[in-house]
Amino acid sequence: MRYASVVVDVPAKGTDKLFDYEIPNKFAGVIQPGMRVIVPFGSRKLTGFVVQLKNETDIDSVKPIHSLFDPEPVLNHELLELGAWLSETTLCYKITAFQAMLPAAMKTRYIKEIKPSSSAQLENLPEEIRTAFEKGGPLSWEDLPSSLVAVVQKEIRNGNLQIDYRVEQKQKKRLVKYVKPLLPVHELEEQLQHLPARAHKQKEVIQFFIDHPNPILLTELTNSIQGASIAVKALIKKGILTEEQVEIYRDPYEHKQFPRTKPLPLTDEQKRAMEPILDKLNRHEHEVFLMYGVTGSGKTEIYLQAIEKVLNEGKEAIVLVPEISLTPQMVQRFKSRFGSQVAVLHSGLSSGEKFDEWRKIYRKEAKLVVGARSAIFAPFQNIGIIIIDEEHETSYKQEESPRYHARDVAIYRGKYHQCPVILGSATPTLESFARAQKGVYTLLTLKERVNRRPLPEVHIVDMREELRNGNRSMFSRTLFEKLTDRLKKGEQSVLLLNKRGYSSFVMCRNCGHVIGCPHCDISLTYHRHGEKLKCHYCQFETAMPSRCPECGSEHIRFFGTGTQRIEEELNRLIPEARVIRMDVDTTSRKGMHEKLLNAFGEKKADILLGTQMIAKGLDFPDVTLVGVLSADTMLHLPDFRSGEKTFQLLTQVSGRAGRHELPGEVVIQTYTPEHYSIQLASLHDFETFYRQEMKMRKSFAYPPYYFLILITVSHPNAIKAAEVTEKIGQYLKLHLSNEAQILGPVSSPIPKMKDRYRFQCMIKYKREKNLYRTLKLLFEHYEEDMSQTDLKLMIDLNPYTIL
DNA sequence: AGCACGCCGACT
DNA sequence: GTCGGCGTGCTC
Repeated sequence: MRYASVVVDVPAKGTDKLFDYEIPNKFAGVIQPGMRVIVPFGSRKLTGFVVQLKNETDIDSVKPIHSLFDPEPVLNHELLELGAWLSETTLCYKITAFQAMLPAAMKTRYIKEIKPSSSAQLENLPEEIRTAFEKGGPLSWEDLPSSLVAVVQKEIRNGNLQIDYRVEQKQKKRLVKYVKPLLPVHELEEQLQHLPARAHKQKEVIQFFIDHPNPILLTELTNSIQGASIAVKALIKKGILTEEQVEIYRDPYEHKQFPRTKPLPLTDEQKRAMEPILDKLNRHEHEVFLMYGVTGSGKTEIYLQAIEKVLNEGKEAIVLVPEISLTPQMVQRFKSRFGSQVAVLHSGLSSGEKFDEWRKIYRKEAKLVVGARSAIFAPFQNIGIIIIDEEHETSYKQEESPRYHARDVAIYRGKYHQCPVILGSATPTLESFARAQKGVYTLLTLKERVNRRPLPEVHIVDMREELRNGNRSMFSRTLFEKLTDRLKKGEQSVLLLNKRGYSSFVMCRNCGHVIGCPHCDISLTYHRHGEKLKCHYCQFETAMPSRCPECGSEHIRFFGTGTQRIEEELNRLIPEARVIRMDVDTTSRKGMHEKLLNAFGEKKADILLGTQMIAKGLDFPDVTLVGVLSADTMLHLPDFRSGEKTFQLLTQVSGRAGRHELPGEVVIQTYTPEHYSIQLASLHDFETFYRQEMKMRKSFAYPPYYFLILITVSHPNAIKAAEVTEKIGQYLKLHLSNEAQILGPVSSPIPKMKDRYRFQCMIKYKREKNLYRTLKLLFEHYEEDMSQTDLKLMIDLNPYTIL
């Protein structure tokens, strides 16, 4: 093959295509699709992904590939195709899709350096530049003092200096030096005699190797013999020792012990769920399973046993978990069962550690990856099963380009490898549950907890009642009593303040009425500027009322309280209680999260107070009370999924209480106790919630009945941004079917970002034959504007948060 | 993206 | 007549 088509490392509209390069003879047969190469591009050098080889090209002036960047392909055939599919279905650049599949450490760095050209006469160069070169090697363009820029440019023109473009990978492999003797012990003893008398250090080193003739880490040697490195160098020169560079992995779990566990006996219910999975595994067929099982029903054990079967057949497995740095227990369970076959990928690792875990997978040293969203791109060749745990978690959707959902990628890969995909959750997304109801996915249900412990009793407290009774505090009397009771018994409590988002809704403290949009079934957002209430979905806005439109009370105001204020109030009310507060402020430093949780686990505190982050994966035997301070904050966010998210959160947090011997209790404080999300969560009744919520989704044309697309337009000029958004809406009305609804334009929930004004419009559609084409044409239509006037268009297909 | 090319005003 | 400012368009 004479030519290679390359996707070049420039994420831009004009370069989002294939560039053909000639394959020089020296690389013939070496260059393969999926490899990264360094290619000349204009006057620079860039990396690019080879996507295909061919013998013909339409380009008259093809340049040759400069060099290889990887010795072997980093993307296999499947991942190359997956990248193309990703860029098509999420409307991102090809290069962006490819890069998303590799660890960030493998991104390339471009270094621009100045060096004297080969023909240059150094003595002709100006003094200041010459001295700069004498100090050492080429000068980096970035560090060049501004005083020298003009001179350097002049000398480049004169041909005395030239610019060198270098390409490097951000993260290097970690190498360590091993030293070992080249000679057998008796010859070493002989050498000892021949050394000069004053070479004490060298003698000492040789003696060391006589005693321990095995290879040793250079650093370990210098630990036992101070200053040995110079002596070692001399001995290597003499041919007595030799050194060897060995590549090592940075192992984040190096010092942790994982006692081995064996498969547990399955309950009848677990066996029944396991059967169809095993059947598909045996037939090597693809199928998506939705495993809907209450908290504690033993989903993980089913995952483990299915994986065991897959690994025994010599195949690989991917397990996605929401964010495992938060749940070390999860890693523990997999490592304990499968040992060193497990690679772990999550955001708590450094980029170097992620790189090393990736390479373990790439080299087939790991057969199972447990990781967050991006682990779905693990470079396996022979996948036997893919599992997505806590399927409903929003973190599976990437919010930057490529805006993919890990579930979609999992199903793509599952089809490719003809293997089962398991989605597991106690509170599945409506999308997945609806698909299971329709038979698109196979539903597996686990209704019983493994240890037969009952689900905790949930009390709903009406905070309006509290106010009427003169209690203006954040703590209801019920919660206060139960907290002091636990304190007396020496048991622990968890308090959750679910405060998400910055936008505040307006609520009447007297009757609990929340002011909503008459067109969207979404609460209105308070805007301090102009004292207005606005809908983030449609154009509706209204003035901030001074009295509640329902009951006429003056106790109407916007909501939003911080954990800090609650901690203060807690200290005032129960001064003897020891409180650990967990929020963004107290956990921003690395390791703090685990440290605080460990402290709580060691019973160094009575109450754990925190935001969302404490809802997941906590498992402490002495926690017998969970309090949700205000269930409403999330319920009234201007997001059609707020009911679903509230139900999920309440169900999840309820699962934190009474997991072991002691029975648990949950107190949910709310101003809207009658809301079905809260009522049904307290009854642990997902299925009724599902039916109720589906009715709402149907009548307001939301997913899963309709698909959504969110288009965000940004421009430094607010009027321009609004105008373009308006035009885009009209364009779409023209080109999409009558079935599609186009809402907006409205100001984006973050109306101004980085000095750019943002407007958005939303499309609701059922089926659109030419959807991708229409959206691509839309991009092209505004191309001129985009480059000329600094306009930016963002399209999110199936957005998760509209906030 | 980033770089060359090209056209304009300001200065030696 | 040259230097350097930024708008425009291309990169196999």
